[in-house]
Amino acid sequence: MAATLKDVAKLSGVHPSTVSRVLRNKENIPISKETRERIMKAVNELHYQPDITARALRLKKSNAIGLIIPDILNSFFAGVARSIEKECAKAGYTLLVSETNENQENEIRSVNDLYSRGIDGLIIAPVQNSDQHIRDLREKNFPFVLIDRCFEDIETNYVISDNEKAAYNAIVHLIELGHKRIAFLSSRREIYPVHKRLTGYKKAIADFNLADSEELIEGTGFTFQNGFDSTIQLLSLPNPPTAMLSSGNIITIGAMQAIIDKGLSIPNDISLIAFTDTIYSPYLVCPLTTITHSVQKVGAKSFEILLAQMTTGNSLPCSKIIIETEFTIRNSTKKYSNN
Amino acid sequence: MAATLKDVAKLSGVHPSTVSRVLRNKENIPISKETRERIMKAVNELHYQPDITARALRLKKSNAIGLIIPDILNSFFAGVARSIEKECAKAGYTLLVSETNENQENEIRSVNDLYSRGIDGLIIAPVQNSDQHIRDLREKNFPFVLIDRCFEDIETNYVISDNEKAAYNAIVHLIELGHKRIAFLSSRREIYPVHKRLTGYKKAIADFNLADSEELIEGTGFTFQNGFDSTIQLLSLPNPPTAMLSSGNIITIGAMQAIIDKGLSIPNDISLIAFTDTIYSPYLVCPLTTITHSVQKVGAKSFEILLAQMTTGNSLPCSKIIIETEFTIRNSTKKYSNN
DNA sequence: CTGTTAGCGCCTTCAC
DNA sequence: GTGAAGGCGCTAACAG
Repeated sequence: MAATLKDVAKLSGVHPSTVSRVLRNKENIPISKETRERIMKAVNELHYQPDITARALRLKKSNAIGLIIPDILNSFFAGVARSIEKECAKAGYTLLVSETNENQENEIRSVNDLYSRGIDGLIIAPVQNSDQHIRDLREKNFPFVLIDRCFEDIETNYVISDNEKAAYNAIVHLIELGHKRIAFLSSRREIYPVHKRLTGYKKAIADFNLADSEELIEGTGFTFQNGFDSTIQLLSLPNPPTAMLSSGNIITIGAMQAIIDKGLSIPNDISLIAFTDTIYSPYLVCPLTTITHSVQKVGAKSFEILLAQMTTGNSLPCSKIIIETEFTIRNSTKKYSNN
Repeated sequence: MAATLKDVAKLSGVHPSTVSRVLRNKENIPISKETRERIMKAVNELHYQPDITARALRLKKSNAIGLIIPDILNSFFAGVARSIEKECAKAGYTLLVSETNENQENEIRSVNDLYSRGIDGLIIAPVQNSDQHIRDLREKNFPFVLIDRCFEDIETNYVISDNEKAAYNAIVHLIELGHKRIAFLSSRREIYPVHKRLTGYKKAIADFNLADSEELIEGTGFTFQNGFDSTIQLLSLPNPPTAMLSSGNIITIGAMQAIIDKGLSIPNDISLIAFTDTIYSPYLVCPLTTITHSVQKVGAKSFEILLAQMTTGNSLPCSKIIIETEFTIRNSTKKYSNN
């Protein structure tokens, strides 16, 4: 049975509220040195730790925020989590991380649960299969920030990156290398960034007057198997692509396995550009040309916005931040040669 | 301002306790159909969500557990987190994840904070620079389970794997391939599993009468840079190793960079075995021979033990589980040839 | 400088 | 079948 304020008060022969005052350490409230010492002694003796939730109930402020990510195994989200954790520690907040495994039910459960636990704010990378729970948050005027993914028709704070431009530039790079059959390995297209990447892809294809064939766009999921299956599909085309842009971390690995299984090699048979860079990217069978954006920036910026909203009662106009992407050219892209 | 029980009660013209009864949905407590419906209507109208922390304060049970991991970017810990999250969802618990970035201060803060937030139990992969906070948990008779790492002189529940045996077998594998100069790329040796791996390494070296040179044991940290620096050191030896066992995920990547920088190749110049397998292991410059253990098993087992302790008031004797490791041979290990 | 009082939102026991 | 009372642990406002 953990010690409470009352226990400390009894042991030091003082009223609970006095103990509370000492522990809260208010500058302007004067307390005799002697009682303070007596109380601190009792605190140590009993190993007293305040019940933060009881305090939060009273103060209507928990000093905790939630982070909901779809995929903890994706190093982008893991990196963002670490980055936000750091910011939280600096600002005296506790970060409670929850992962949804790209499952909408899980996300709704997590949002409601964290909300009901009295957190002060929320950072979410949403699954985007539904949005009512996000609208509810908005209606309750609860402070939250979306990261990586946002909803075009809901007014929220968000921190994303310019996926359309990044995809466009990647495709232009491939076109400049002489490629004409360029595939887009997609994941779930309802996800805002994937949707945008596809838009950028199509725009580049159109701008450079390449044949616009739907058969070069494949994929609907996030898993290794999704990436594998879609790539097999693409490579089995009568007129297969000579280059491709992969829209995800894990599906890229699936794509690599498919390329190996087909007896092909990167970049000799097919050039590959991938969203997103990981620590492994330079050390893969073929070091990958990648597009990425700074997890530090996403983490720091999203927390900064959330903190501002929390401290102003969510009264600030919505912040919409777009983080620049970086393009890292390695060995997985090379000039098209019709050998 | 979120709606409370009182608001719902007022709107439905009934006493708060009645609302509570309806919401708790006790079978044995009879409530007229009519009031129940009136109350449910009010609940929906007000978008009422119970305050879980207030309930927890009253019930002394929060239905949440904490998970503290040192490195969210390490796919082993991330995988364990996902696995535990799944178990929690099944059992009606909320999982609150916290990462410490291998920092002892952060861990102590997280333990205390989560504890003070009234969680029912804790799963920890400890940093192991200090242990007083772990002893405190034990003294408070608070339910917790250690994973991946444990303390030899503290009696706790834990789920680990047989690192000594795994390392021993890996070294034997290398010896059987004809290697005689085998290095151990270490990370922090105070960590229980690293310590055990080193023991297994030394035992194999001794059992097979190889020269036992301390210069072949390098490394004290977890980072890419640590792995890189130590490997450079090893490869710069007058009589460099022809094989090595790496004790960590990220340091292995650092080692690969060092090997590349030295103009050497795996496995022609040096054979490499790594703890732990990741989704990238088969697709690296040289597909890695790895040792791993199931994240599902660690997650499921640790939660199972914790649940048992939580539901019995932490009265069960400590469970000490050792998960079997798996050895996956790929291309990074080959016969020693003195060319 | 310190004690008293009240109440955050919830649930359980005891009335009726 | 439902209302009233009390209290989980804490803190702020008000006394004195």
